Amino acid sequence: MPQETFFNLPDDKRSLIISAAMDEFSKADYNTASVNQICNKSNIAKGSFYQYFADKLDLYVYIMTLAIEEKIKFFSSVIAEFHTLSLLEQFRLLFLKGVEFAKKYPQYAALGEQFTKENDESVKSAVIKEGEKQSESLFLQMIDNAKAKGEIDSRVDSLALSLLLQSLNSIVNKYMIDKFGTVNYEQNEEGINDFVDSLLYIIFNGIQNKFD
Amino acid sequence: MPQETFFNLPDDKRSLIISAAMDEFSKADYNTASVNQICNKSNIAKGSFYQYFADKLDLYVYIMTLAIEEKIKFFSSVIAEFHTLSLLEQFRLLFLKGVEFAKKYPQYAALGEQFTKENDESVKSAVIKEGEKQSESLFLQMIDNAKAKGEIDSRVDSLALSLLLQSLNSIVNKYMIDKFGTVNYEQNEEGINDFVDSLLYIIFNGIQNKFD
DNA sequence: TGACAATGTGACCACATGATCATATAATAA
DNA sequence: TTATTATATGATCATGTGGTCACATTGTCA
Repeated sequence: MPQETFFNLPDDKRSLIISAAMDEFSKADYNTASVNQICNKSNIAKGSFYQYFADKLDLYVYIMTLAIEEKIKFFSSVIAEFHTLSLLEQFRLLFLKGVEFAKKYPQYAALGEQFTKENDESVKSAVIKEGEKQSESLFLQMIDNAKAKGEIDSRVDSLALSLLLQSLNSIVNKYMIDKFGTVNYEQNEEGINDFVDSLLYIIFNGIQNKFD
Repeated sequence: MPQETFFNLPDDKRSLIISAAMDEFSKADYNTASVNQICNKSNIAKGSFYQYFADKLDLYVYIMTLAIEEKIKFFSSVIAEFHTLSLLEQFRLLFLKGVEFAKKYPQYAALGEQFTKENDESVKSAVIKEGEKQSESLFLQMIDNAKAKGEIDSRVDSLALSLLLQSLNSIVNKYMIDKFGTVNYEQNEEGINDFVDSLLYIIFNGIQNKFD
């Protein structure tokens, strides 16, 4: 956690530092991201930085915590209305909400995308203080719940499905890169929604021609 | 491409350099991977390194070329017998062959896994001289072919399915990390095969309970 | 043997990194 | 005003980076 000094800072200065850090950490992995660059971008002296943060990792964990908190807050409303929906509607809502989140907070989304690429295990485990892995268990919970209700074919492997669903986010990113050359949730909103539906169609109905 | 000097080297020395480089580039991204470390590991002087390679990128592209060549050679036999197989059998063979490849050449597989994480666009495009993207077009080809034969439900979006299939490789990796804590194709070969079948089951049949 | 080319070598360069610290400045309180 | 505390600063440190280069070593042919 940052020092008290950091939180005593005027709001604009503090948020300038935060956004500079988010910018840096979303463009490069932890090792490549540069404290110097963050200082330059936010116009603070090197010495000041180390008065606010114990070290680089301290800042990184703090930034990631902000992103995770924001994401949880954003998704909490979705989870609340889950019990009224079918499994397809649940998944659909979840992914569309994910797209919406990335559109509203592209910086946070890029941060998460970068985090999935992170190689340094000690850095990863410093961020995961049970914060991140919950998305996996959320899927497993939904799956088992739906299985109990008979919504899912019992022959489906829960773990396989869970991992498949987790990867759908980055698949949507790849789709955008393939289509527009860059990750941009602003343009072609409709196309993205259709693509999400295409993916869910495959997962729910399979690809095999039924001849029925 | 490396200098002629490099290829004049005694075989054991040359392959020592190659394996040292593969080791380094499979453990860290391009930026973090260190020329110094590669020199130390392979017991050559810094000066020698730069007599063999124009620069760091020259070596990296060379190493990746080796990996891609090996992979193509490994998979060529598979493609040859495709026409005798159904789509499910084709996919199944493709992924099991992928698992086999990763087991036989874990270094190459790790190299590829690392490459997918690469941030530096100039480094990526230096490797992709149309060499890499072919896996995507292979899937698209298979899909359209199967659609023409009526094997695939025509409502399935080809691009969505293609991207889904591309991600299955890393999903298998995630499965192993989830199960064994590390990417290791040696142990539990049977379990991995079963998992591949679970994934293919979902993709072919969907998850929805049919009540039929 | 001597001459010439091919290889090997590690000190060295400029630069960037994360982090430190003595000092300067500002803010507050007596 | 003075004393005290909180904050800002950038030169400096040790270390690592990719890359260079003058020189030493080796191999080859006459």
